[in-house]
Amino acid sequence: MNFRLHKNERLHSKKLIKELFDKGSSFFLYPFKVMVLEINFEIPETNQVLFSVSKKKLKKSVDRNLIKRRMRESYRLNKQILGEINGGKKIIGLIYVSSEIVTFQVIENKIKKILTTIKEKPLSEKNNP
RNA sequence: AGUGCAAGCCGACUUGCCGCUGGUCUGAGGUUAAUUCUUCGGAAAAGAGGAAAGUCCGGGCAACAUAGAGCGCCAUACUUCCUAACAGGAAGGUGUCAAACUGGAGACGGUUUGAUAACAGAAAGUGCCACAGAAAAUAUACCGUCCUGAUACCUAUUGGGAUAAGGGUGAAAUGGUGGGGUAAGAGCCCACCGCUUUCUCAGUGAUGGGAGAGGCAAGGCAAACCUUAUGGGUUGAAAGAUCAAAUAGGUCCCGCAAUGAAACUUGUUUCAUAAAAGGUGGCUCGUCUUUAUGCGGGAUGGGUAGAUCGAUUGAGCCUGGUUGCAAAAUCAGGCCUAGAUAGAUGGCAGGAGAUUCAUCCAUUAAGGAUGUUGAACAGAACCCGGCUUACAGGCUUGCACUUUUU
RNA sequence: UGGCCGAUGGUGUAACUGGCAACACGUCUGAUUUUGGUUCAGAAGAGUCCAGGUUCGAAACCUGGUCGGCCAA
Repeated sequence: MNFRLHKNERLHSKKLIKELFDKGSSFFLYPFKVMVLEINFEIPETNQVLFSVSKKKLKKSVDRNLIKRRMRESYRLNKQILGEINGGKKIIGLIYVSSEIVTFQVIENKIKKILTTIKEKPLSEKNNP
C-alpha cells in the first residue's frame, strides 16, 4: 500500500491545467467542485491531482492553507480507491467552493465518495454527450 | 501582595504512527572522460513571523544607451548627530496645554514635572474669511461719549464736527496694566509687561543671557495657490541571465526586377527616392534609430513550451570588551539558522493544559472540588533597514496608588 | 507582484474654489375613481464607510484603516 504523495502526483503543468478546465467533465459534491479528464499522453506517469481554494471564499491565506492541507491529506490516504492505472491516466481538479472551514472528517468522507464516483463512472461517455 | 500606566522580551508543550520540502551521508540500477547526470530506496538531523500582513517610505540588486540642459512634476521641511539610505531613530531647542510651588497692585512673569506639535516663510505676491456685525483688513461710527448751530423751551428733536475709552456681534475687532492728560478721548505722554529689531556674549547649531532702539507697525488660513532650500533618470525579480525542442521565418550579403523626374538615341542614360515617422518619463532644445517591395542563392541571429541560475553568506546572528548621554560605531571569539514555485510545517490517537461556562463547598476576602470547553493576531514568495496596522496570554524593569506585616 | 479609482436616504446620482446635504425613482398618508392604475396634494426617511487631525466651520483638505471595483503581466 502506497500512502505517499510525491510531486509528480500533483498537477503542475500549465498546459494540462488549461486542458482540464477546457475539456474536463465536472460535477458538484458539496463542498467540492470536481473536474476530471482522462488522457493518454506519456508525460505524466501517474494520476495527477490539483487542489484549489478560492480567495473569494476564504480571505485569509492561513485558512486556505489549512483547507488545502486537509484536502491533500485525505486524498493521500484514500487514493488507492482509484485502483491501478490501466490505459488512460486521470487528472483531477478538486475545487473548494464553501466559505466555511470544515473539519477533516467531513472532508475525508466527501473525498472518498468523490473517488468512488470517479472510478465507477466511465469518463469517455461523459466526454461525448 | 494586588491594581493601573509606560518600556522591553517571549509568543502553546509533549509521546507514538502515517506523510510533505530542500540539503547531507549512504545502498542498488543505468549513464559519463569524471560522484558527470539520473531512477528507485534507506538513515539521522533541519524546516514560517513579531508582525511573514498593509505595500506606506528608504536601500541593495538588475535592465533600459544618453540617463545631458531648461521648465514642469513629485517628495521633504526647528537644530545637531546616527545611518548604505530614509518621510526612520537618538539627543537637544522652541511654542502650546495641564498640574504643583512661587513673585507682582495689575498686565504678566519664574521654577519643576508631564503631555503634545505636518515646528521653514503670512513685514514676495494672489486668493478666501459664510451668518452676525457699523466695520473682516483700506477702519467708510450702529449704540454711546464730548463740543457746537438751529427749533421747541429745561430736556427733548435735528444739522455739523471730535472720538476706537465703553457696549453689542463674531471663531477672530487693529498691543495690555496703572497713572498723567483732555471738552470727551486716544502711545497723545510716562512707568512696567508683552512684541519687533540692533549690538554683544555663550553655544557646532536650533537658540538663550545681557545692553540699547522702535512707540506698536505685523488679524487668521500655506493639511488654499504659492515662495525658499534640499532631494529625485525610469522601470521592477512576472527585473534580468544562460541552455533550448516543434512550428513559423527575422536580419545581413550578392544577383535580377521596381517608384518619380529629366534628356533624347524610344529603350536606354543620368539624377532623385531624405523628409518625415518613431524612441528618449510630461514639454522645449539636444540626441539616437528607421526608411518601398518581390523572386532566387548564401550566411546568421533572436526566441515560445520547458529547464537552470537570479535565490538565500548577509548593511547576517550570538557572546564579551572599548568609545559615546544616546541612537550607534568598532574590536575579539563563536555560529551557518526555511528556500517552496498550483506553492512545503499537516492528519489521526493519547497526555498535559491557559481560558470559558455550570454546579457544589468555604470565607472578612483571596479560594477549593467536580464536570464542560480546548489557545490571540496570523503563513515566507528576491533580500535587507524602518513605519503603520492586528494580537489571547506570560515574564522582567520602572513609576503611581491601595492593603497587610515589621 | 505593481499601479489606479470609488464608498452620500431603500435604489441610482448631485452638492462650484470648505459655509443650511439636493434631485429622481421607490415607501407611507390623503384626494380623485364602483375598484385598481394614472394623476394631484402632503409626509417620513441621511448626518455623508470607520477613526484621528487641520480649520471658527469638513461630504469635500491631510493621515491611518475597512470594503468594493478596474488595469498591466
